Amino acid sequence: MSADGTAAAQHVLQAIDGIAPDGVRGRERTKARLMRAAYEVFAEVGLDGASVEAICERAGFTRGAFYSNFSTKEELFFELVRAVTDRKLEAVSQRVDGLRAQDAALTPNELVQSVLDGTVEGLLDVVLMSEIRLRAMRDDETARAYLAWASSLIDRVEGMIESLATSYDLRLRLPARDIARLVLTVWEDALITAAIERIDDEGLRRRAELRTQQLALALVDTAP
Amino acid sequence: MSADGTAAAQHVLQAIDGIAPDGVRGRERTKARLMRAAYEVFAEVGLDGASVEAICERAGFTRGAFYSNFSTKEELFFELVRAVTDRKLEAVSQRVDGLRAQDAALTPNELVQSVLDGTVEGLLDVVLMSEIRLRAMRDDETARAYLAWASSLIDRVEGMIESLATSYDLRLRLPARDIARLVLTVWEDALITAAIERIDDEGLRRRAELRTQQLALALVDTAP
DNA sequence: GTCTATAGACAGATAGAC
DNA sequence: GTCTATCTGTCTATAGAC
Repeated sequence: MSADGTAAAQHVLQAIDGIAPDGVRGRERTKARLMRAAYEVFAEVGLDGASVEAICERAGFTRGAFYSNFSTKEELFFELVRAVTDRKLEAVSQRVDGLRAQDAALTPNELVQSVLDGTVEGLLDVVLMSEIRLRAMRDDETARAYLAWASSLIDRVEGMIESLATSYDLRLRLPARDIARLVLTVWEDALITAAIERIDDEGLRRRAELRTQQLALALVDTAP
Repeated sequence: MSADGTAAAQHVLQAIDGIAPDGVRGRERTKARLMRAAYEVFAEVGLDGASVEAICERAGFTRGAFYSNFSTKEELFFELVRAVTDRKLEAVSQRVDGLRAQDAALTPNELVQSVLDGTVEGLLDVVLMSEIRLRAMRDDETARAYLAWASSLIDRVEGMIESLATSYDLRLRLPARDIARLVLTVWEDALITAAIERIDDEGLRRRAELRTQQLALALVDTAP
């Protein structure tokens, strides 16, 4: 399941990004489409509220296709969680590495934004992540996966903050790791609140940027 | 429904606090017990996962009692949300007023903790609030209620922070309202993470206190 | 003795799994 | 497409409070 799961995740990344997985045929393609459909339906009506029927209808298949690819709705959910978290993690890592390569002439604010931008696709992601956290509170397997992912994410952001502090000779008012946690927390909270306020995807990001920027300014002293 | 709803909420507060509502008989008592049971069951298996049957079983009634008191599971959920948010808001308000009365000789950290302590009963609250937020992302009525409550809560904390800043002659590195939002966000996030890490109610609070304390220290300069 | 809350059975609907 | 399980919401008879 692990090797297969990873492969499937790759294809879902493509599917989610709107790129039809051309090299992939038949089974894999069906799987990716089912996951993409599930991603949308879960975000709309929740994990419990989503019927297998609704997922299949959205994907343009019948239930037969579903049970041929997944043994249960839960299994699909886990693969989906993995695909989404992998994508976010990958996006952040790439940005971190990218800005390490070019010794950027950007302001710290722009850097933070540019890195965190990679963690959001839009409203669907916000809802799905909330669903995952909620499930993690009740289900041990989800909890383990979530904690591992979250700590990886903090690692990356922490690394970025340390890089920044060194490059720009900044004095941090808290340890880099704590700032990383704070930044991610504020970012996520801004997105959640914006989602509840029914702000569109564009405003969503602007709001989150504003809040995070503000926090960053308050937590950093420029060296004399 | 509004007057009745408020009355029922009062009784649920008692029921939730473990105090049997003695003066109340029959109908009101049944309602309070059903809400207390629902509170627990919702936290355990989620709003969707909770069957009316399960709630009634927990409360020691049959479904007849349920439908005699609520027209639907949703109605019960809304009354419950109202009772829980009212209780939190009330608790915070009381603490804020309390520490305004006595010109406290506490440290700012102790004050923040003492105020925020009122917002948590334990793990159940954390789970239920997450459930409410998630629902608010999809349901307009829940969204309105949640936003109104959240802004009231920020108001109170903002007021407290302003009081503190004046009394202790503190220089805030951000506007009081933004600090209030930050403090509440960090507090909630710490609770959520602790819940996912399966930390007990005691540790839950300690963790949240630590994080919030740290944030407060970083955002406040003591005047020279 | 009346009135209301509760119990428990019942029917219609829908979901998951094969 | 079928089969089974489960859940909701209704309905009626009863038990108990005032």
